[in-house]
Amino acid sequence: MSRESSTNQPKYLRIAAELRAILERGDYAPGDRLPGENTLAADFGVASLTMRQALGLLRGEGLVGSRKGSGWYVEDFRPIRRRGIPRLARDQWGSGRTIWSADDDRSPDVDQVTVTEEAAVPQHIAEVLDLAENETVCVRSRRYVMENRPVMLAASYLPQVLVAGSAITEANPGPGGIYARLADLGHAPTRFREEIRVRMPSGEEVARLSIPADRSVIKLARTAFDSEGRAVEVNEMTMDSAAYVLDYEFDA
Amino acid sequence: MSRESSTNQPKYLRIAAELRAILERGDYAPGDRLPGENTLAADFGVASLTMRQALGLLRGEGLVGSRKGSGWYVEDFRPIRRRGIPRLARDQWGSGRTIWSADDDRSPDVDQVTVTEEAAVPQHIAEVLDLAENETVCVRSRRYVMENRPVMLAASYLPQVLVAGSAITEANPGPGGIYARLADLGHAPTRFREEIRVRMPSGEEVARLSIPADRSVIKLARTAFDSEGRAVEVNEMTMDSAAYVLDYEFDA
DNA sequence: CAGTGGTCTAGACCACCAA
DNA sequence: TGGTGGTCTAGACCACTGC
Repeated sequence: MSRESSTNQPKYLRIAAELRAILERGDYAPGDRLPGENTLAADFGVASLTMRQALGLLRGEGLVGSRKGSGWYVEDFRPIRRRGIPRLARDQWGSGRTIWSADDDRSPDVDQVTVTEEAAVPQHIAEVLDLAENETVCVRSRRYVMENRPVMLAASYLPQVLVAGSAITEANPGPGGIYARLADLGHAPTRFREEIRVRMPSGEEVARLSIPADRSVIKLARTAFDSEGRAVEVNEMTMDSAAYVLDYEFDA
Repeated sequence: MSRESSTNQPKYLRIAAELRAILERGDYAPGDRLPGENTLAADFGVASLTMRQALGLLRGEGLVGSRKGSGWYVEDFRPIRRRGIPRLARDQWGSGRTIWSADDDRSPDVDQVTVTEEAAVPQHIAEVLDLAENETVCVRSRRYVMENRPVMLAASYLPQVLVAGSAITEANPGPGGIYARLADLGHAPTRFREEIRVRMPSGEEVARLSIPADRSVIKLARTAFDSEGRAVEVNEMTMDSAAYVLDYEFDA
């Protein structure tokens, strides 16, 4: 029968909900391999494509992952907590309890580091940095990997005229990072804006982050302003949406 | 030929990228109807299911939408900008330029308002509010609709013992909202924590937000602390991820 | 080499929409 | 009533994994 069950929900949604409940009940341990999709399809009495549709939803959610030629596995990755406003006084608030559990203290590996001067600047970056016609930018690009899993891509854009000759144009910007170097140049960042949105990944992002095409990414654009209100850096980050919890604390 | 094109990308990714480029070039105006999926499939030389897979990616992204029995349309919704830290001094920074364009000044309609006392409190809420065994909470639930499109669900949880007898337990909490009433009760919020993560929607969220099952949602949990560091409210929001740009500004 | 997930096809039936 | 999107099926071929 292709009759939908009582609630009139499509099969793949019903099956996804059922599987989600099974996983959250803990029938499988993190890292465990699930039965193959053909076995599952037979168990649930649906075609394997329908089964895949349900599994795809859970994968988009980060609950399970698939390895081609191998099988489906229960995801065991603990999300990373990213503190957006790190400088505020340490909180004893509410005994530090948070809504979602996530790790704070792991530090990621960084690879795929490139520093280049670019003439072709994305329009939205050029506008925020208030670039003149044909002005070039210094682009610092890198990838963050946590426990062998790529979790974030980041690209910093700085006006080339501002940073030319400084260590910012080198792969290693020295102690304190590029913000310390900007301070040396008289443009210490004093204010930040972070803008967050969620999108589906591009083909390149799918490849570099090793995520499935149906997993969304968080785009976080951080603009740094110096004391005169000039935008001196735009850092555009692209995160695996299942890998992060973003955290902002502030006073009323 | 089912041979993949030069870059070895699957057809549906290549087609999605091609369509995305067409849309961003502006060949179709916002609100325009696209050719039907069978027509598109013939144009691109693929099966209609493959075409649907590509269209589904763009829909997850919020670029297009589909209406059953009618067709595919170019989405014309302008994202909403939500300022997370509204109280900081107005910014003249960078002439107020932002990375992504989004509207600031529309105000949404609110419906589906309920205020109830609940004994069954989700575990993660109970922990943050530091509830005793069997303690109940006041739950204020509502839905935000912008231009006839549901964009956010929100549910506030407050300890019932704290708010019993106050206007907080009524549908209309009076001028200044519940934060003013909390202040009246001697528990004015002085500090906030916002935690953000991205998930696939539940069946209920799909229904209440009228979003496709493959569109992710932003879960934003806002915890309010009073001057003694007590968590007095948790507001759990669920947003259509394509409808919002989140914005945080703060000093270094 | 057998089994697995990933992609793709052709075609079916349904619910919904618009004329 | 004809066209549209939404769901579902059965089956094909491929690339990859692990024995």
